[in-house]
Amino acid sequence: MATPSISRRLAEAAVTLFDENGYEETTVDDIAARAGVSRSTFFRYYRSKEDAIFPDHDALLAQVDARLRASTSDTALVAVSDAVRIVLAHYVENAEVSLRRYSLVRRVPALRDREIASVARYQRLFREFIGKWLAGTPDADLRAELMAASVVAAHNQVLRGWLRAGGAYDPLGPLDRALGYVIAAFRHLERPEDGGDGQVLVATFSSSATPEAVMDAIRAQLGPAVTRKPR
Amino acid sequence: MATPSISRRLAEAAVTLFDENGYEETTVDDIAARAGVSRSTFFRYYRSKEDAIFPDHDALLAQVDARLRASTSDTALVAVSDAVRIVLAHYVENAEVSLRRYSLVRRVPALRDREIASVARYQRLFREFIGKWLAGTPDADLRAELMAASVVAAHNQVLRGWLRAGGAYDPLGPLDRALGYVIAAFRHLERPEDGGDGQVLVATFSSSATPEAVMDAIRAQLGPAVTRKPR
DNA sequence: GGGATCGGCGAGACTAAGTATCGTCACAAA
DNA sequence: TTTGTGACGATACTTAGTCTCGCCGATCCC
Repeated sequence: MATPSISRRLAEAAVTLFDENGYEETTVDDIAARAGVSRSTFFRYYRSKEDAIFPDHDALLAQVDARLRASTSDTALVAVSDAVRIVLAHYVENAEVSLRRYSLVRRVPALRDREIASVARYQRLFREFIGKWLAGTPDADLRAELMAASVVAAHNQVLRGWLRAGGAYDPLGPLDRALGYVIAAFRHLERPEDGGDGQVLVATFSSSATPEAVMDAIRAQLGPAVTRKPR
Repeated sequence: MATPSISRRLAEAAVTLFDENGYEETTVDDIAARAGVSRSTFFRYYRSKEDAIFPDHDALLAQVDARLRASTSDTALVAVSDAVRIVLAHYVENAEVSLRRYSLVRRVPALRDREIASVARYQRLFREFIGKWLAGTPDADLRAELMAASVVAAHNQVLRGWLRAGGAYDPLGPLDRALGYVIAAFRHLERPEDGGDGQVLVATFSSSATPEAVMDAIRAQLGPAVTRKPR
């Protein structure tokens, strides 16, 4: 078989050694030695020791950003749901790595803080996107902040549940349910006087679907639902 | 006048030097020297270089914890509001320090991450408290997570606005308004029967699903929800 | 009053993360 | 063959953070 890339060898060595000997007890020299490269090379691939645990993080953030940018105001909620789904799906697709990393992050404070800082970067993306979406409406900044925080919290809640369960089920359904909660909560903020039936339809698609296709589909599904609405 | 405590002298020296020469450029030796003590003494008072910027943080966290613990289920919402107010009031009472720290934290990534990690600890307190409060109700964990995130986000939004304005007004009013937003949003989630609102439909499907299948799924979920609706 | 005790401080050594520099070697282009 | 280029290794350096030890002044006990 082909030799894995140095980057992968380093990440693999890091996780293994952290598992076996603990995070603080493992030096960068150890990691490099196990990967068969020099210390210099380690720092060429990862900016820091912590970085070796979160290798695919920047790419995921870029995916979320791309998904949000590829949407108009009309499809904002769909874009948000989709973006969150992308993140969770990434964890699910790399379940073993996610689970190992989770058990590690849970008991190493430095890694926990690092993880939290990463989550904040996602939240920032969502906040800016939602802020632009709501721009001009009352309390746009506040609502963007609240909604972004809630969306991220919903994701984390579902993700943690899935991780604690050892990845034993498909968390995408629970995620949609949780996002439905969020959207329902904030829908009432948009029209506080509307004591009526705030029907919410959350439709999620694969990330490869074009915004137009998403909109068409939403319109197609929502139309009958709305017309059936009483009142 | 009496000589300030070593702890205060160190914190003062740290902020001053960070301001003058930058964070990375300032070594712990510099701070200790300016405070007139040894490097050893610095680390006796602060666990790390970053800690010198957030000296009163643990105490504040303890105050929040105490306020939350000193409440029953009946007064849970009041306790939450009170606890958040304690935090914001602390910033306001030390306005000059808060403002200097803000301009510093804003441009030093390491300090930003640290701040974010601190915020997460507050959020954890709120989450646990709200979780206990809601224990036994449907989706208690999820709602606790969402509400804690929203409460903290509301606080941060108000605080940042106040800091950006140079501390020019009293932010406690805006905070109450923001908290009102949060409570209003989640009140609807608490009693889904109230006013017959809060219906949430979440439909998930892959982009490869046929329109007919999707429509059927949506009708299946939407039909009962609509027909069951009173009024 | 005199000696023992104890807590705060300074001094210095040590580990390890992260940075910077330079030399080397393989490989490709001309 | 020569020359350039890029990845890697080696090494030295700075600095954060930990640890140990010795000093010294205050306090306490007799």
